[in-house]
Amino acid sequence: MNRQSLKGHSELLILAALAVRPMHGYALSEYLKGQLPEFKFGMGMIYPLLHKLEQKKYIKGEWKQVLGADRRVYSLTKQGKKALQSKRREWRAFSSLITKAVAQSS
Amino acid sequence: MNRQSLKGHSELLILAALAVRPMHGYALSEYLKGQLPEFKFGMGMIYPLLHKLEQKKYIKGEWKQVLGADRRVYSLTKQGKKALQSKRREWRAFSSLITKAVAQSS
DNA sequence: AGTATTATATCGTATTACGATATATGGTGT
DNA sequence: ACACCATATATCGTAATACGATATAATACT
Repeated sequence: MNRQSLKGHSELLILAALAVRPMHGYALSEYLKGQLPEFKFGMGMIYPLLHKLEQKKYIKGEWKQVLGADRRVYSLTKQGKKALQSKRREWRAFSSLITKAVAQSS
Repeated sequence: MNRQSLKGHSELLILAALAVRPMHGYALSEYLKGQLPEFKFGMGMIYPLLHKLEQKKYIKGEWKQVLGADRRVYSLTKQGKKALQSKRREWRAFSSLITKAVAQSS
């Protein structure tokens, strides 16, 4: 899949994933790779996005003991849940627009 | 609509528009604004993209007299038609993946 | 002990959308 | 004739973003 096609939608994917369950960065990457094997979701994308989402207060990270090791586990805030709903709506509007625009006339 | 959400899909939109009918840059911009008022499609995006698509041989530009003025009219090449079909397929695959990934479980 | 996997983090680069700007021409109004 | 505006082509710079590369360290496996 195109390197660029994900652009602008990765925040939505991360919020949707964290809505399923709180996760730390590495687990999130594995989860997304499992859900969408067509994309990369390397650490170079995940961590900066998590930090950005935390700055925006959409998620909050907490150091927790997971299997005997310190892991930074991220979960949605109230604002994050709202943002997710709004981004979901935006996605649906966007995708239906593009689908209509590229629909084959013949 | 988000500034970035279009990323990676503008080539598809331009190819789809030129499949409807050959157009010059300005007319293409007006056409796309009419189809998708939510986005900008300023000249700073259209012309570089047209040049890029011409370099890729997906479209070809020809100087033509349109209403008494020289206009650079672009039309799809054979390769461009193939590329459009492939990009259409990619879009459908991409959008169904994302839609599935962000589907509300509750 | 040594290697692989897990895990967090940052940097640099390429791509892309898009605003700003330059420039020129045709049409319309006065 | 002149001003003004819409049309038209083009380029530049900037910001946002995905992502590869790299650094570092702890845990698990052999």
